[in-house]
Amino acid sequence: MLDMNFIRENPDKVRWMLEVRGVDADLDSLLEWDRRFREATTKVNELRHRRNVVAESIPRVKDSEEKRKLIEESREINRRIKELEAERREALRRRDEIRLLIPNMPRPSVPIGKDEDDNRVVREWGEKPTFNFPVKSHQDIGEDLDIIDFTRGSRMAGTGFYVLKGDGARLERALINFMLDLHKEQGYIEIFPPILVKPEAMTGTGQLPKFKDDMYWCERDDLYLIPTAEVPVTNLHMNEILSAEDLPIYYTSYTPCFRREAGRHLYEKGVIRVHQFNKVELVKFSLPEESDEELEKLTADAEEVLKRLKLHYRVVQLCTGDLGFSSANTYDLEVWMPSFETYVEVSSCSTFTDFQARRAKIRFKRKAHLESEFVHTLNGSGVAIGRTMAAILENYQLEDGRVEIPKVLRPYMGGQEVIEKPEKRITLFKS
RNA sequence: GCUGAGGUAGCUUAGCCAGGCCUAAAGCGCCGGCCUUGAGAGCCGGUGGCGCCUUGCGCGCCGCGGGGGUUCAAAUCCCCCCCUCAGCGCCA
Repeated sequence: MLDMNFIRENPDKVRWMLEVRGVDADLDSLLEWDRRFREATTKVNELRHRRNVVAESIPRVKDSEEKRKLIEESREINRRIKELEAERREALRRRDEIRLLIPNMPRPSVPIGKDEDDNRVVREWGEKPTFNFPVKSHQDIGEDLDIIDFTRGSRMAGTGFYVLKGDGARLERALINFMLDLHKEQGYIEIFPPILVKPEAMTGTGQLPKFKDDMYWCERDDLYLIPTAEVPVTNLHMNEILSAEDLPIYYTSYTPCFRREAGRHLYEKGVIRVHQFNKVELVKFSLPEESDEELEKLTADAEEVLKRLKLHYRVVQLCTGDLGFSSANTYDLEVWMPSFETYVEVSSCSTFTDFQARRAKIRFKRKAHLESEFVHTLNGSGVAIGRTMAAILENYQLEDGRVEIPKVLRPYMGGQEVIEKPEKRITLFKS
């Protein structure tokens, strides 16, 4: 959420932002409701003042006739306040209804552009692997090695769910542990948060109200399954005032993530777009003046995962038209997928400046006597597990169908070096 | 899930039963000033949000977990919800 004073004083900047993001929001109505809200606020304040003066004088008045008159006046004022107050609240409600749908202001470095074609490739690391045999997709590899079971996953939970088995499940677990250990080295504190959270938390990080349909909701308890650890970890400090000397704070968190992907086409088969996936997340709380630099460092920390796994990737800075709702600047990490012959996003590292902090009321003080200010929040995947596993299966595949295990993961898999076809497969009964 | 006790400013606490000089007191922390060679102590003042304009060392409103209600008047009385703690129940 943008600062109301900023919107009021810089309507042209906000209008420009909506333009370059390609977002349609009714800024004129917002400003009009704001004007009406402030007008009504002033009137209500004047009436309340009069009422307070009258109410205060009543116990001092001895004459009962005069007292009766004052009480009557007070009652009349209350009637008028009630009317005006209704107007005031309606104007505020309408104003903030629109304001909650206004996206964040991009940082100056963000390229102007319409869609993903205008994103800027910032850097590349490593080289595309070459194969002297026909490459297989991670779906086929997963099924051939009997480590990913799409059929049984969707049978019990529907499309968009899959089951990991044997070395597949172990590899997933190895990736989680490898990433968490790496991020601990990099100075992040590990968090294991609630996976279900209240609507306030979802509003704090910006998922609500705009993306309600993209999330799983438990109606009975009014709780939402988290779409990313960003939600519970950022809200760790909601409604708090932190000390400047504690900033920046670095957190890392492994959680499952749940996304309905409403109205979106799910890939026929595969782990790229699914309803449930695992992710290790990085979250930072920083001083406003340090957040741009912290984003660069956070991105580098996420990149380190891919470097150690020796996976070819590139870093892309999103243009204004492709930037997420709450983000002020985003770098996507995209890993090379041989079977797709393209890059797939495994991480999205963003700074939200004070946008989330204002919603979630995460503040800090530099000195006890100074005003509290909003912190800057940042986060990025470090990185998405399922997609990374897919990238490993494809990039590390061998001609004989086996898959080599990246060296850094071997200690997490009891020293195992390759994933082989299982000796035994659980098959259906055949007569 | 039940019962009880709680939630007050950056923090710690009083006020609540008996509604009204409550302008929410006090302490701590922090900032400024006085004093001092300097520091400390001491003393004085400041230290939440919003709105308004004559932008003044201004005026007003709001603010006591959140939301309603009663009343001329609510931190205080009533109702609903959230959270914390203790005990009981249930349970991986």
